[in-house]
Amino acid sequence: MDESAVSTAAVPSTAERILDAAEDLFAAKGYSATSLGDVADRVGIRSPSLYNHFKNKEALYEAVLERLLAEFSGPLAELDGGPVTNERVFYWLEAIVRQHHANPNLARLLQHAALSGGPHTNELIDRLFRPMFRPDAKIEGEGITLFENTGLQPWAVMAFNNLVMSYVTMAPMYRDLLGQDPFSETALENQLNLIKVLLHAVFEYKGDMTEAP
Amino acid sequence: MDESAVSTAAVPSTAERILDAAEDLFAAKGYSATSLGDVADRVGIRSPSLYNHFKNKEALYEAVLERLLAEFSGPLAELDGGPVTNERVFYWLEAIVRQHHANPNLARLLQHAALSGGPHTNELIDRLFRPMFRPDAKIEGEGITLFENTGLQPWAVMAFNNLVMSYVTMAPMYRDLLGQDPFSETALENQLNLIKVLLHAVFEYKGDMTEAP
DNA sequence: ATCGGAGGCGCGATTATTCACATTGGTCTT
DNA sequence: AAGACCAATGTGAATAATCGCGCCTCCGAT
Repeated sequence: MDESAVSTAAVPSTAERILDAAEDLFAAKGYSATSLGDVADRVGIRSPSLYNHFKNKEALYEAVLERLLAEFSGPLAELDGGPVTNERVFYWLEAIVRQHHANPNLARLLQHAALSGGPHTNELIDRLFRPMFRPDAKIEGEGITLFENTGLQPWAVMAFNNLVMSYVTMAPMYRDLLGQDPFSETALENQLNLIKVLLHAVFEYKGDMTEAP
Repeated sequence: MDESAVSTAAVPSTAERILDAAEDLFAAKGYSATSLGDVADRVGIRSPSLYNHFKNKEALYEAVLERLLAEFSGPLAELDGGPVTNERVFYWLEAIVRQHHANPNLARLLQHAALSGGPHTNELIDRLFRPMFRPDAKIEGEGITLFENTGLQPWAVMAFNNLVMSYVTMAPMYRDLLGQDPFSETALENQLNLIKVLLHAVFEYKGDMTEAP
């Protein structure tokens, strides 16, 4: 009765293969610049056959988004509860970075959505980022009154998020410039080290930032 | 002979108005998703008339790029020569941030190019960023052996650049979340403060970063 | 009168989408 | 076991819209 008695990893269904292809293409070219013909070509079928699995282009896009959101929901929600310490924030960031490293498509898709809109953009943003800005999720360590009393905290969260996501979306630009594959294992370690340094530096920062520029 | 004897800001020529419209649209939707019909509509003419001013779509795109590069070449090249101190780096970053704030289109266009390619992408990247990674442009202050002896320095440059550019490209996402216009004057001050803090923090950071995660 | 610049028209390619149809696999009936 | 049935899934052809782009005409300012 099993699809395969040898391996537990079943052969992907056509719908899944369509999702895989569509995810890559939507992430690379955005919603409107992606043609269903391209998607079908990658799967190895004709474009009308796509309509046996998805109602239309927009429904396919929604399905891609849904799968990506589910994939990233775990690490993103992992900071709920407990004290927000330097260490915990870093491990949280590390998990997110590794997730984006393993699948860069969400960041790319999100960047396209932020730039050009596209269907369900507002809902997408809400579901991903609203939890990060809930008032009860404030960073309240010991040394870091830094952001709180200056109103910078949400912007700091935004900055670190940008740091992580733009590493993915800008990566192609740096492949040549840095002479290294941004998605290699050593590059990942480099990025993690850098984030760690920035985070430690910010957590330990005691300087005055009220002086006028 | 002058276009206007009354005001030094002459009424923009049709070619310039086409460039303005095309810049906005290319920046918002990317190269292939932008139609010449949309451009013509914004200008208020029919799309065939565009060909009286530009050879084809690609030439129009090149012209947009050229104008943007010229607009940003000033601040970007301003760090050449002299010691690279904390203060100088910050004022350099501040100039760039203000430039992107005044015209966000270059960052958006660059992000599209990084994600989807498009004509002349490699040349574009080279002309903008190659100078930032010239070996003679190393950051060699006093306190900051931080990046040099760990090989992180180019990645740090990349990170701060990402910070600046993704503020622009991700801005639409944060408009709702933060309840503030990211391009307002106070938001600009916020971003500058945050960058200042990060930069100071990194410059003053004396921690150990050789420990294994 | 000349000529740059705008519009009208239309070709060929590509797009998303629909439809009629062929083929498959499995299930139910006999 | 054999044949009838059906749902799932593929195909090619066709449609309407939109795209980039070239050709030609005409108008208005110099």
